[in-house]
Amino acid sequence: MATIHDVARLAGVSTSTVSRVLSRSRAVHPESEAKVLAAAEELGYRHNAVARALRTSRSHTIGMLVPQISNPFFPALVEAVERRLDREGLVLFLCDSQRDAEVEARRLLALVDRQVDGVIITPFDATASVAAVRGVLGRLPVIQAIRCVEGSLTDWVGVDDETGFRLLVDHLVAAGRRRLVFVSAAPETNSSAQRRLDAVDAALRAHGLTAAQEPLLGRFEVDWGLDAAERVDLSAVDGIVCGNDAIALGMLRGLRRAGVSVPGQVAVTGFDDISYAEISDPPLTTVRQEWDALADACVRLLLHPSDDGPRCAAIAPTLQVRESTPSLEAT
Amino acid sequence: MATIHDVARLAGVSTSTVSRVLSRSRAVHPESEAKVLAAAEELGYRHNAVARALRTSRSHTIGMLVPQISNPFFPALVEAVERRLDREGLVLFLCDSQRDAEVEARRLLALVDRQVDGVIITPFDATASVAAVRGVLGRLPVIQAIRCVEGSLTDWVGVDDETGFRLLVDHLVAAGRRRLVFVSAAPETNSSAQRRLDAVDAALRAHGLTAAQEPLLGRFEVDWGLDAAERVDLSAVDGIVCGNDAIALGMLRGLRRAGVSVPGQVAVTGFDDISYAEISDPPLTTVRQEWDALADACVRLLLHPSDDGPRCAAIAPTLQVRESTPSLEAT
DNA sequence: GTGAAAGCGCTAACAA
DNA sequence: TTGTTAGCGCTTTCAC
Repeated sequence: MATIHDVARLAGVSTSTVSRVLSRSRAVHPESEAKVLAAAEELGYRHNAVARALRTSRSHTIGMLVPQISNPFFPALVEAVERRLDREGLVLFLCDSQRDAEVEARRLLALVDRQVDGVIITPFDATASVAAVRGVLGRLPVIQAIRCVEGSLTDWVGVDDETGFRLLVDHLVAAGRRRLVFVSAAPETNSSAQRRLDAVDAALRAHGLTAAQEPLLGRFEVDWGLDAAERVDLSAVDGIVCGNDAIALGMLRGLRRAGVSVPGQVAVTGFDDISYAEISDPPLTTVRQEWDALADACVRLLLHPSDDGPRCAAIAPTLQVRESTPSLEAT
Repeated sequence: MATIHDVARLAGVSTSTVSRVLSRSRAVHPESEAKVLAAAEELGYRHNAVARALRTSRSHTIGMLVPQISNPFFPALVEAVERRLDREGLVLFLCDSQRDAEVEARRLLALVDRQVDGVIITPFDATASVAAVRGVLGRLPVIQAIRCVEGSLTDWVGVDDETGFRLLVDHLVAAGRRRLVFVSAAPETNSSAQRRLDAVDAALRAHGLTAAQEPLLGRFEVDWGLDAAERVDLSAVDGIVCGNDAIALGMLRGLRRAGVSVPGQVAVTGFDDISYAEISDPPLTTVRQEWDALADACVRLLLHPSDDGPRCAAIAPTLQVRESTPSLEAT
């Protein structure tokens, strides 16, 4: 590979001049500039990003760490963040922590070791991930996305669960459903699960309602939705609010298997609007994440750190009505 | 951050000795080793991977570039590759080319510039991606996964489509379905589409069958399956072989909307076994990718380049029978 | 087994 | 505006 020296020699200037031209760091005589550009072109010169990073301590790279890329929630976020960073001339390197604290810590260090300019992490567990996050604090800008570990260590960007569930509950109530149950994940070590539980409580209270059945709390997964379908008290419930789309999709499948009509007998709602929400049967009423707004907030907070303690950006999702809830005219 | 010099000073040895201990590159007196380790520990020393990469031209990092991570096919592959690389002490940095040749080329260069030790790429288009792949050829090990560009430029790892569709067609025929139609993607610029078209042809021929209807060729997407549902000649067809699961899922939805019973009136098969194949209604009979075997082959070829021209590794998938095809007893 | 010294490719004072 | 020079933090001859 051609180096800056080769270019300098061919252009008949010093390496500094080449560097200045190539990194536009300072004005250079147009003539020299032209010679440098021509020489670089001729040699097929490419910046050595590693050398540059060593020298400047900046890599123009942002690391992102998600717990499990096969969770269909994350790809949409990753794509939005990537597009957003592209506009800043930054490239995104994505890593997967495999929902394992040890892997998560290693990946995080690997990213830091390679001098990424910042990290966006979705910690997989509110307590098990604390050490990993702590381990890189202060060494580079870090923000947490979607979930967060205990103790508000960093800025956080996530979903405005309160608004989301209020939209959903409002919609169900407007459709005449008031006997609701919440099926979600156990809040123990997942910050989203806790927030969503609170959000549904608040939304019910706003209508002067109480839950028709104690919340069914398992995991944010299809299988749990499937299981939970058998635990819903169908004699007491006419609306099932699920903690996310995966649960709702499993629920839909479980209800169908049991011969329960949706939304006739019971309405079902999801949360996130992952791609399969649209083609489930019936298509799922849910709340759509504003991926671009989430990505925007992530990048903004990451690139403009503040000293005034951790900031939060909760992005409100929007209602996406489909056929798993009754249409309003029908009531 | 502590550097190797700090460690050397504290340990009372030279930087070379520290380097040798920390990179296990040569035997060092046990006593010096202990001192170095203690000093490193005390200072919280961490390797500067950038400096090391500059010096050695190795980054212990592999780049992977997929066309669109939100295509549910890729996360499973990415996860398998990541786990596999982990075992080699390599970290995977994933990039997304957004199905755009220009972005793809830039990402590829970004990866190369950062001196990754190898790249696994799924080119998004058989012709539009040629330039990007060519541009990095010879600069580092490159393999193509799943799809490939024209002209067999590099090693390739992918799915054994022939075996896959043979399994599916055998299964349909065994279930008494012989009036089959293939619904897939137009083969123009997608190497998988071409191979799958050929594979289905071969599978039909092996049974002395001809297609009940000309193949319906669109895109590898849910929407196309939905559209195609209206174009299937239901009077002539009793089995619909789809080019991938996304199409099949759309097809299922389209057929249900049209009141067609599956598999009673018509059977439907997919290809890939993405996670939602299991919870569609009815659950989709498909062919399951052997993700670990695919990942294994990717890593093996990448890490052991050969000079004898491009190699191919086609990994056979396995049949996954669910309810979108008749059970064999029923026939 | 160990240390001194050179240098990976680049940028940024500093001096001219 | 340009060149000289020193180093970013590390590895690796080479000499001892």
